Amino acid sequence: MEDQLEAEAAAGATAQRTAPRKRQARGERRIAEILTAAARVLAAQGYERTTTNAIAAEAGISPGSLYQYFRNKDEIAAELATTYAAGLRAAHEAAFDLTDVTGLTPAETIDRVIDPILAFNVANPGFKALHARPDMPPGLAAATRPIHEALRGRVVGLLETRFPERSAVERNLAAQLMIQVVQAAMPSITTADADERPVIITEVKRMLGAYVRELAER
Amino acid sequence: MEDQLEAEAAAGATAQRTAPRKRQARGERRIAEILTAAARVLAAQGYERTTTNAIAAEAGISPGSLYQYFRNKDEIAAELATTYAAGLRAAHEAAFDLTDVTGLTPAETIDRVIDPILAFNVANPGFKALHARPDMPPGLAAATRPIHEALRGRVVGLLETRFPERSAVERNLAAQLMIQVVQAAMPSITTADADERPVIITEVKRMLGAYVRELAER
Amino acid sequence: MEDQLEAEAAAGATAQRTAPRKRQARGERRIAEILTAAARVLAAQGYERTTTNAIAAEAGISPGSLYQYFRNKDEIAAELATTYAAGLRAAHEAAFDLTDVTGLTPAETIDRVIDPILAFNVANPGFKALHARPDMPPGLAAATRPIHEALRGRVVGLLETRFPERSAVERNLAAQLMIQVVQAAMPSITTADADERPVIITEVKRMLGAYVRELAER
Amino acid sequence: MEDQLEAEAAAGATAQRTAPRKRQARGERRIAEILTAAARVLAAQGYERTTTNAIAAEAGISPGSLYQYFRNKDEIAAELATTYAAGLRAAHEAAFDLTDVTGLTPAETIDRVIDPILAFNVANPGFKALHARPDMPPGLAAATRPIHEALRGRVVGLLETRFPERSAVERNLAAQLMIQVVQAAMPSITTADADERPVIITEVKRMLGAYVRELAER
DNA sequence: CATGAATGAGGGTTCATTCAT
DNA sequence: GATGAATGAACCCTCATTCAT
Repeated sequence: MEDQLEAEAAAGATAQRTAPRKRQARGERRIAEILTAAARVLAAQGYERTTTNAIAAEAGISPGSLYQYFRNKDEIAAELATTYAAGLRAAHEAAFDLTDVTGLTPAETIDRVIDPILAFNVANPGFKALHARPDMPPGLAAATRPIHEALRGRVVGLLETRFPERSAVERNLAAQLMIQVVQAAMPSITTADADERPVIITEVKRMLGAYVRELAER
Repeated sequence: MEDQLEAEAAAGATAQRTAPRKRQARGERRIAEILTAAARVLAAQGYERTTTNAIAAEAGISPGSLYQYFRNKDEIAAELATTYAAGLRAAHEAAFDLTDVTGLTPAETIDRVIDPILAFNVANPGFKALHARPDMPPGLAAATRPIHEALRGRVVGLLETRFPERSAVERNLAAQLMIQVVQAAMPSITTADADERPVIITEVKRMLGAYVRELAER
Repeated sequence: MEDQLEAEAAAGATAQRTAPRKRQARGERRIAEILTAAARVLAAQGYERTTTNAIAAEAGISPGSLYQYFRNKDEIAAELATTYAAGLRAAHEAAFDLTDVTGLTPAETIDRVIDPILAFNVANPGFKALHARPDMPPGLAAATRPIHEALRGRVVGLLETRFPERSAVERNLAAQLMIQVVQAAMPSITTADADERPVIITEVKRMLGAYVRELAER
Repeated sequence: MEDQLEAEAAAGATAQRTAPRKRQARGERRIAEILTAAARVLAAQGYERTTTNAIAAEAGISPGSLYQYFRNKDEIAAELATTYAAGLRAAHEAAFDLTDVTGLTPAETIDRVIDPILAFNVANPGFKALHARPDMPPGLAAATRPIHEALRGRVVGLLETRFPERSAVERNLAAQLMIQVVQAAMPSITTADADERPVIITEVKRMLGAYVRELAER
């Protein structure tokens, strides 16, 4: 699981730099290590109670070393959020093609949308600490925007192809609400025992399915 | 608005002590003042960024006096949560009688459930800071349980009368999910402009309505 | 010596607040204690190497207590500088009346100007750390301006009455230079043994005397 | 250890090693690069705020490499001070011959002494950061002594030829004071606009001239 | 020798909590 | 009870110095 995230993080980071030389290779790995460590601490403690010292300890480095790679605590959160946003978008795009969902039933479509999100959340427990409530410290709010935008963009896109007859306002509202539902149910899902989990997931999907049907018949 | 909460707080607390002497009366008033002050600060800053000094200042007392009435910060939150739970339950019970909702359409029932919750959230902006995500400090998580239980109890009760054919597990799950939906949409609602708000509320109700219909037809 | 400064500091501070109640009395004393402690540390270490922890330790209080009275390190320096400026100005004004130096010889005038400055520097060893070079940390530069202005104002005023025929530019320049001379010689003076000190002082006064004579004959 | 350090520093600067192999030649160049880099940073930031990392960056080398050539930050300052002392002495000796100033007027003599010092300060902006106040870190105080000695030696020598009738104590005192005056005025001079500068310089020279005259007539 | 990542002590500052008055 | 100054651990961050590569 961690390797998975590490791989994602590394992928997300190197994707932006064209020619990583060997010199930078270790640096990139360190950055990835720090980010995964930060993710673990964030998952366990939440943002405010996450300490840079704790991140460093979790990463197995000294406090000072953090600052070789990040200017401050917020920047760690910001970069992690960016990484998450990229990873989630990638997972989503791998799961289905926005432009071709014509053959799918509504239930299937929902599966395609939800399942990668759920998988991503389970695989990246730090994600939810950054996809968060509006009482965030000011600096962090901006940092986590990429995540929101990545999600909203996908869902709005889907609604556009499925419900061209609805207004943009309606679609935006529906997208926002659906995302909030999934987000709200997420802690229950990730916390639940493995055998309880599918039950909850099914229930969330039922709610979304019913809502989408309502949207179609409106 | 604040008087309202203060009244509630006092009511909830004094209800248990039969013969409060003057000494205690003043103490109760102080407790209520502290709690309303805490609510204001919590609403503005969120739990982690709420300072005991700030609460004391907002209450117009000295930091030391806080600790005459509360053992620590978490206990303030816990007692406020209890107060909120009582207030919300009272508001709910005033709005409708669980044992007699036979004449209501599903949509009407949802209104009866949701509207007091919304009103309560708008009137008590500190509420949401305590009705919160699971990355809370450990002590607080337990403290806020009364709120969850108060809500869950009402909704489960309602579902029992409406859907006696569903299993207890199903009803619990449905109640939890419905509450989470409302909770998730709450920030959007309380933050929204006055003219945007009804639109969002309608949308949330549509989702719940659709879900309940699905539950009935299942 | 320290008591002296403490008295001055207290005097300088209370002078601005109209009705210090008893409650504030201890606070004022603490402020004075902190300022004298800061002065001692500054005298020994200079500004940059002066630690807030060291100031607190020197004042016999905990680090956190500093911040009950001062927002940050710079503010301590600023308030100390203001106190010094007031104290020096007071000492100066006590020593001679600007508007009536007519009867004095040039040498006597110089004595009247210099002696209080020297006494003040000897009595307040922290003074020189704040009356300082232009490579100061940015925040401090503004904080120490009161000291410069207090001195410059006095000397310029004196030159105006003595040398009305000189231009304002010339007087400003002369004042600045004379102050710099005294400032430059100050470490030698305060560091010197008690028996060496008068020799150095005499020499400084000779230089200033010669310069003033030159200014008159120019 | 410090004596040792001092000796090494002196040795390192002067060309005492007869057959420098290429290895050493490159080392000497590196040392020079580091010292000029240090000078630039010192000029801009002052000693305390000068970072070894900043010096290394300015020199275009890695932080670790600094420590190949210097044991610590203070040693860099010490060696730079030695270099400056040598440079200033050389400039001074080039400007006039101590043993033959017989034909010069007092004013001309002062020009000969001052002008190279001013020129040196303008040309070497890092100089003043090391020719500095006595609140220096302990290690640095010793390190910068060469500069003081170089200057003092020259001026004392000059006073010896000009004022053989004055006692050694008087000459030493006068030399110290005159140097301090120039040092004190230096920031004003180097900071001033190009058109203001001569005015200040003239004023300083006037003061020194008046003082020297006083010394002669004493 | 060079590199630059790593170190960790220490700096300024905050804040929940205590305690003398 | 009330006050508010005092406490001190802990936070975020810097930087002189070291060390593996």
